[in-house]
Amino acid sequence: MPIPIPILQGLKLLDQLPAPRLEELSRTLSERRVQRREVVVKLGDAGGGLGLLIEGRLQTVSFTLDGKEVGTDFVDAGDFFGELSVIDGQPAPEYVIAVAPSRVAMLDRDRARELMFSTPAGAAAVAARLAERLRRSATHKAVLALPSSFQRVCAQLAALARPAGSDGGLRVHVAPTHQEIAIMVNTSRETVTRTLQFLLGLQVVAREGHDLIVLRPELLRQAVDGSFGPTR
Amino acid sequence: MPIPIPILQGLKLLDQLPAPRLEELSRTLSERRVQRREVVVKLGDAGGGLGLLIEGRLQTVSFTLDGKEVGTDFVDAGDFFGELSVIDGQPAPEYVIAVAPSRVAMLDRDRARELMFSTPAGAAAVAARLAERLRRSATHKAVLALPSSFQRVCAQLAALARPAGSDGGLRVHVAPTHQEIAIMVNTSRETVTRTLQFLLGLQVVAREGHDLIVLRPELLRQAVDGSFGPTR
DNA sequence: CAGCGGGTGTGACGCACGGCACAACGCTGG
DNA sequence: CCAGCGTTGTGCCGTGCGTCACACCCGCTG
Repeated sequence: MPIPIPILQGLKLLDQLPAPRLEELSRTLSERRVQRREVVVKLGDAGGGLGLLIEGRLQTVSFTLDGKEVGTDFVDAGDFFGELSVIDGQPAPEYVIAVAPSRVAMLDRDRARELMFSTPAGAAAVAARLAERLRRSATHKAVLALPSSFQRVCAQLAALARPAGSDGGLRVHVAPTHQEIAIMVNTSRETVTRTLQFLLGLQVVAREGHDLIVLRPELLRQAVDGSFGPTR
Repeated sequence: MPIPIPILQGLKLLDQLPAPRLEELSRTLSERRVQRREVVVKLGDAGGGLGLLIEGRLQTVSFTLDGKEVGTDFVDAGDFFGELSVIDGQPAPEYVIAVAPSRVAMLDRDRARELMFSTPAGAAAVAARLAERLRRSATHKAVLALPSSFQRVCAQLAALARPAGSDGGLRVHVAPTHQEIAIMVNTSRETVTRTLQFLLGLQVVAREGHDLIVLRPELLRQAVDGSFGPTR
C-alpha cells in the first residue's frame, strides 16, 4: 500500500524533497507494521536497505563479546535507521527491535544512497543523524562507566525521563521492565529492582500505571554523581 | 608554514580534491606540532573547526557523570576529528589529546562545511568516517559491558593488538600505561596490573621494550568470553 | 475457576575487585 | 651519582552486587 505524502514529509531524510520525488516515493514505498519485540533488522544482515520509522519506537540491541545482551540506543518516529550498512556496506552491527507497536518503511540500498549523498541537504541530514547517534553513544558510555550499579540505574532513569505534559515534572512514559533496564546499564535485574525499591521508599520516584514519575529530580541527579545513595 | 600537497592528498577528506583546490589549501593551512599529553580540542569548545591529523595518534577522552575520566576512541594519521561540532554546531563532546607526538592542521568551520557537504565524494567521506566511529563505539560498549574486570582488560588488549610486521603475530605497539588501560575499560589500575601479571605468568603475552606481544591469541580470546581466567 | 507465564520483590551467600598503603623499579635532569 | 617523579608490583581489608532460590502478583486463556 502506498504511503501518504504528508507522512513522508515528516521523515527527517525526506523533508526537503521536491514534490515529484515525494510522489514517486509515495507510490513505490510500502509500509510494514511491527509489534513490540518484533525484530526489524537482524545483526549481521548485509546489504540491507535504509529503514524509515513512521510511527512507534525501536531499540537497537547488540551483544557483548561473551554473549550477553546490551541495549544501546533508541530510534524515534521520523528517524531513519540501518544507515551504517548503507554507508559502508558492512553487515549490520546490531539488532533493531520494536519496543512499541510501530510502522516502518524500507528503502532499497541504491535509492537510499542516492537520497543520502546526491544533494547537500541529504548529506547534511545524514551527517546530523550520525552525529546525534555518536553524541548519544558517548553519553551512554559515560553512564556505563559509572562505578556503582546504583548510580548507573539512576543515571539511566534520568536519561529516560522526559518533561511531562502539564506541569514541569519528569516522567518515564511506559517504563521499561527491570530486565530491560538491567540490560541497558549492565547490571542484574535484582539490583534494578532493589534500586527502584529504594527510590520508591524515599519518594524520589513514584509509579503511575505503566509510567514512572520523578518526584525529586535533584535527588536523582545527586544519586548519579555519588553524593546520595543507599550507603549514606 | 604551508603544507606540502602530497601530505594533503594523504588525508581522507581531501584525497579526491582537484589540484587547484589542493594548492589553495596548501597555501592557507598551517601545521601545528603537539607533544604527548597535549590537549588539541577541549571538551565544551563551541564553534571549533575541523582537525586533520597529518601524523601521530590522538585519543578522545571524556568524563563520566561523576567526574571520572573515560577513554573513548583513537584518531589515527589521515583521519579528521572535531567533525561533530562542525556538523551540528554543538560544543565538543570530549577532549582530544595526543598520545604520541603529532602534527595537526586546523580548518575553519565554514571551509570545512563546504568540503564536507558540497560534493558527493566529501559527503561520502564524512559519512564513512562517522560510520566507522559509530561501529567502534559499539564494539567499545560491548567491551565495557563485560561482567568482569579481567575480561574487559583482556578484550581491550585484544582490541589494541594489531598484526605485527614480520610473522603473523599480534603486537601492541607502545603499550599504554596501566592507568590508561584502566580508564579505557573502567576498572582500577591495580586490577590491570594484576591481570597483566597473570597473563605474563602464563606466557599469554610478553613484554618487548615498550611493546606488548601476544604469544597466544586464542587464549586471549577465551579469556574474553569467560572460558579462561584466574578462577579456572 | 484453575493453570500458566511474565514480571516483581526479597533473603542469603560468597567472592571479585576497588581502595589504600607501601615497596621497588626505571627514567630524566642536575 | 643522587634526587625526584612517574610507573609498576603486591598484600590486605571491606563490601557491593551477581547469583541462586523462592514467594507473590497480575493478566491471560481455556
